[in-house]
Amino acid sequence: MRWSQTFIPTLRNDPADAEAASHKLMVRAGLIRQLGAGIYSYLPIGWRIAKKAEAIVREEMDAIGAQEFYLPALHPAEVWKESGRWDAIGGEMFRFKDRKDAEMCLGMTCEEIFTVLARDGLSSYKQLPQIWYQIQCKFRDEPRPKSGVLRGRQFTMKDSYSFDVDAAGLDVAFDKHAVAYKKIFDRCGIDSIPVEASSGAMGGSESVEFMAQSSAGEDWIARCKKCDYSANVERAVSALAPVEDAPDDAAIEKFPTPGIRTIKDLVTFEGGAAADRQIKTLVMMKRGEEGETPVLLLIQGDDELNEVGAIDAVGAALRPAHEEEIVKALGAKPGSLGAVGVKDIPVFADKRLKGRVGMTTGANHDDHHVRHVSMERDITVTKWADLRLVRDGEPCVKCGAPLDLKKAIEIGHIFKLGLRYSESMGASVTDQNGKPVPLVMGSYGIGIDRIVAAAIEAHHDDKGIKWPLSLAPYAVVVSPIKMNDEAQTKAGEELYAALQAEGIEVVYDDRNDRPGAKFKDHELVGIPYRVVPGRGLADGLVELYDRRADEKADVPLADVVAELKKRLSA
RNA sequence: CGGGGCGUAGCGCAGUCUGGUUAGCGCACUUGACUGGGGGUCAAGGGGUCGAAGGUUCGAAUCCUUUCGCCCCGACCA
Repeated sequence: MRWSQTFIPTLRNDPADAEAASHKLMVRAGLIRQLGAGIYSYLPIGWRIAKKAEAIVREEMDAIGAQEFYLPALHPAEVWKESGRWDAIGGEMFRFKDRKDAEMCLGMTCEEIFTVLARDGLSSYKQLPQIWYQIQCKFRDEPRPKSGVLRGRQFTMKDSYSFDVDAAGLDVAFDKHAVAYKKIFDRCGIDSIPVEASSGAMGGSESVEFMAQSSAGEDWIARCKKCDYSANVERAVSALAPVEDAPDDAAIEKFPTPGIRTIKDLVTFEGGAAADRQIKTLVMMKRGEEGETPVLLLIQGDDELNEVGAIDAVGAALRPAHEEEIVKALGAKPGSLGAVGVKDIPVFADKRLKGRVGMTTGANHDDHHVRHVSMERDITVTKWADLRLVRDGEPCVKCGAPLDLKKAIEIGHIFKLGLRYSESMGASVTDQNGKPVPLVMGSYGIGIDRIVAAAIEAHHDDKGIKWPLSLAPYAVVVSPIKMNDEAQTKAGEELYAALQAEGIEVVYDDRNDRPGAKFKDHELVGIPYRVVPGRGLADGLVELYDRRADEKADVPLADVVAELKKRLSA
């Protein structure tokens, strides 16, 4: 390819609306352009890179025996109604009606469609196991798209689905995916961290996210500095030593706390209590069959609520209650809430509060608190659970070493779905005994766009992107210094042809610009190697520049193709 | 959905508060010349319904109303 004839619209300035490094660089290097919120066009260089990532994913999926499909992204509502997700999913699904007034949606994932294929096409255990996959456009009406392609409303995902006759088979498929994912991310130059994760509304028993540590990430992960424990903070727990309360068997005592609304205020209030001796009472509304009902969540005063932990504990979707709902439930406004004596509202308490005595909490009477509260004696706890967010440095539950909290990008997520879809949609096979058994399913996703962005997050400097060879749009750029110097352009053309003949992906920068401007572009786009026929030609030398090492070397013109072959195959 | 910010040339921005010639700057682009190892210099050019609609006014990028879009924080998130 000749640079002058390729559409590579590089920009000198960062786009004003980009924040994440990968977002800025993808726009500046001419990889993408924005069309709308969370909607991006891939330009030729960007699309080459995405296709490289797809090819790697495809190879590793094929290597575990997965078969590639291509399913529609346009779905009739019926199939989503069968699984129950038409109603379970909220505004995140793009929905509309066709000309016949039939309800439709754009696919946000493909469990339902693959399950239909499995239901119709798989009838015997002898046909199992199966792993099916596709690389396809997905649509999610994200409440808040951000960071370029990291959270888009249209994106490309590799999604795969496994079908087995039993749980042991699912475990095999799940492990195969975990191994394949590790390889995929390794090949893309991304250091991936598998973490325990929450399955969310996808359903199923177990899930593992693959995370790439990055300040541009939206998730926090907790990772043990010593052992292999790692979890999304939504799921992470720690082995924090219990707080030792002084014995206190005094009766509970209500006392006035005028104007005191926060834990912090009560710490400094005379007659108040230290934050770790307070009980924080949060009211959430639970979405159930008969509408929304309040639940109370109790955590130690200095802890933060882990909302996903709370959802897991309650077993239903939650949202923070509005003030009117709180007053209706407890008779007081936020700031004076407590669970003492509450009987008709379910109370979920963090395990760290178990057995605590001498605690202080709200009295459910505006501007009043109660002290000498004993968890066991005074509060009817429906369920003890992990409700608090772990904090940096807390001891690992496995080995006691400190946990490290880091921001990360979710680049893959694998789920053990079990019977979630096969039962609701009636997908079964006949087992060895001639009996129908529901298919045991798994589902597995990798965000192609996120691979590209995460690779940039991991490999860039102030000049631009530093592609690993596996994703580089071109391996080599040949760029003469003076386009009106016949010796240089002759050497350039010959090198261009010779590298192409070797099957090396090369771009010839034939633009009649000054070298500095061209070099800046090469480095912004991140092409791993540059060959420059210049003043050294008189001595038979060209310059070979290594973008990632940021090193230049003079190499004999006659040897440079061999040298590049060597470096590219290393 | 709540809070904040922003829409002026391909990109980055000034001008808006305090209405007033023909709307400006840098980069990019076109032409020519010089130049050529790190975003060159000089000269001459082209490109704008100032997000949209309505209103106030002799006069609106600027004031008012409505509306659309984008970004950030939060909520939410498969």
